[in-house]
Amino acid sequence: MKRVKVSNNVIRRLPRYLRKLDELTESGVSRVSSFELGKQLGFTPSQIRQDFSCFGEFGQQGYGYNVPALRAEIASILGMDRGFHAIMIGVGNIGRALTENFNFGEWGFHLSAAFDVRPEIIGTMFHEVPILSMDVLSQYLSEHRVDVAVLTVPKEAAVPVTKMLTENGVGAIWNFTNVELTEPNSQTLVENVHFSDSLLSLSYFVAEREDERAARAARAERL
Amino acid sequence: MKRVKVSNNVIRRLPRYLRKLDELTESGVSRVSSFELGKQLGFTPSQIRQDFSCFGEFGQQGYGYNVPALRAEIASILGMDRGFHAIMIGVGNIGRALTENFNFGEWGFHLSAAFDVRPEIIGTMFHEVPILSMDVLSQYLSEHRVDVAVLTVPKEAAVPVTKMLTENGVGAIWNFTNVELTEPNSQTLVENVHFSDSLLSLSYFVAEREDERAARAARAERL
DNA sequence: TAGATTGTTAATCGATTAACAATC
DNA sequence: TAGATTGTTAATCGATTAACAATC
Repeated sequence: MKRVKVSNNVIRRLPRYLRKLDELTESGVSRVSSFELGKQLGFTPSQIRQDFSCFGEFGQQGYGYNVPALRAEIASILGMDRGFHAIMIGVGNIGRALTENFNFGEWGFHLSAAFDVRPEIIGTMFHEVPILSMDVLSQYLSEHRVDVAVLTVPKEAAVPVTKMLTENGVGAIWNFTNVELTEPNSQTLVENVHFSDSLLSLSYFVAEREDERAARAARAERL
Repeated sequence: MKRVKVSNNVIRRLPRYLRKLDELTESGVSRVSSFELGKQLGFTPSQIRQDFSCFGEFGQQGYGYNVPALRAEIASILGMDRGFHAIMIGVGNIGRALTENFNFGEWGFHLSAAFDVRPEIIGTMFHEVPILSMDVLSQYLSEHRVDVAVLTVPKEAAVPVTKMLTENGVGAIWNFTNVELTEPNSQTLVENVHFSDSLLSLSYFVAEREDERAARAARAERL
């Protein structure tokens, strides 16, 4: 697989391609052109062909793309076939919701263990995931492969826990706390799920539309 | 406030400015230059000044920006002072986690009610939010202002519930289901929180780094 | 073969960065 | 006043779109 430097925008579109291809597979569609795919995703055919061409030649002239084959290519590009291992830090509401509802396996991940500080849940299993004490975390990290740590701890714990994780060799954090962990110098990969950023963007668009409607109404009034 | 067409990239940066300004306020910093703000956020000073200039003139030559004043401007641009009302559809794990942990009020929203189909929770309160039956949703919508619906229903319910919401005048959806709701023709604003997209992006970068390390190791081997 | 559609090169468009006059 | 830093215009850079030869 080519590994030229691929722009962030392209990478963020890959999961959307994957999802659409799964949808097509479900509907029994086995062949798709960049034109049709573009129509369904709101992208131009050009963009789609450019995106794919970063990674190889997956189509066939005059035919288009084979849906399952393309799906497999993208899954592989995303690393879904590498058997990445994840652990979860913090088994509060968000942690439990993720464990119950988010199918890590579907996306190529194995959630091997969860860690918490509350004695009453330490040693129990939650949806086939053992809950261990934070005290044994560094030992666990020295004995097991951990590719990603899912950070679902309370706000206050975010920074110290991150420090501890990076010091013990964890190279990637999926951050659900509303704390900015990304440090300019750090080698650690951080992917943020900032609920508030998402809601505030939506809020902006709602406000914008409200203003537009008010302006239209004011214009109509003047007539 | 100016309302020229502002690019999506700018809008997505606004919440990050807000968060950083809150952080500065907490640290007692009351004045900041585009240079310093840029250093802390990893943006260029130029970009920051360009971004703000979409909405007005918030700084002062030779001085910089007043932190609380700038914070207030951005909050207002994002619509945080409009008292938007939200309702939640689906009080499962994700819904409960959001209600318990996400402070809607902090971001200018009021979560007025939640809706579910399970009789055992209908009529109860959850963290000061009344849980009502889905049967009374359309009536509720006709009687109350609802700016945003938080969609935390099971996958299967996502599309029919969305249809019902839009038909009853809900103009914006904060979508936590892993279903693509955005329809090209629709007027409805949809903001997606796609956990899987986020994890898969991270997965890509982890895989990329793994490959780079392997390549380095292979080169070292050959020497 | 003719029609369709790719992969890729070139053209366009938009976003980021640099530069600088204005001014606090 | 001198130094600092803005807001904005111009230059650069990168991403998207268009075009088209290659070819299934």
